[in-house]
Amino acid sequence: MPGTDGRVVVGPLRPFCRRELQRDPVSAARALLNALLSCSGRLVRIVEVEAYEGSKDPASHAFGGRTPRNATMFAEAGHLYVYLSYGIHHCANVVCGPAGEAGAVLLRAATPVAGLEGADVAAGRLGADRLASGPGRLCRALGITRAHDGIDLLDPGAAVRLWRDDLVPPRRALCDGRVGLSERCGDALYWPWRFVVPGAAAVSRPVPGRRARRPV
DNA sequence: TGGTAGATTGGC
DNA sequence: CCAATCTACCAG
Repeated sequence: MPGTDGRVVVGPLRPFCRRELQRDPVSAARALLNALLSCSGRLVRIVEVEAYEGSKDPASHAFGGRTPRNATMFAEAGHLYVYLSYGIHHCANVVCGPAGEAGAVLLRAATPVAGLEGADVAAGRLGADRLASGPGRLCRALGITRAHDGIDLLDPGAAVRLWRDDLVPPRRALCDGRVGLSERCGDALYWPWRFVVPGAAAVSRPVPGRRARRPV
């Protein structure tokens, strides 16, 4: 399937394996690199993610227990958790981890593959490769909103779906501290839980002081 | 019941 | 550097 800018899908799309997501958030995060996400007839390839654990991760929305907003983080792995950031931007997560434990992988950046050429995608002054760069822009590019919160990404009938093709996760992902956390997260600021496909354009800049940037 | 900070982004 | 704008959480 050719993209608007020369990028392509490698081999047939098949649904992402739920089992890959039922492991701990860090393993699930690594597994999601180079996976594909579709919504509204658009398709992107995930190139930057962050892992969030439930109860022991001060940066997690689920750290303080279940609330109306974070309820989906407690759902079965493979569901979509969408929250509103700063009252404006939607951010998409893939729920992960063993049943009964809250966990999620924040999708921070993706590469356009197909369907992003429409005028409705705010192509205005952002280059095509930046359309889905950043968690807020990723959702805007795909048309994901809180209305999609709680859907099963592995359900063949779902509006948002998660796919795998023949491009597997990188053997060595770039890895460093998570972006955007408040200082009160303490130690967790430096946990190397952000993962990036090496060489991917338009991913978040590492936070100064948290920039390990070493393949792990 | 009001104040504030936040897994962000774009504009001045 | 700051505003936009909604939710969760905490102080009083």
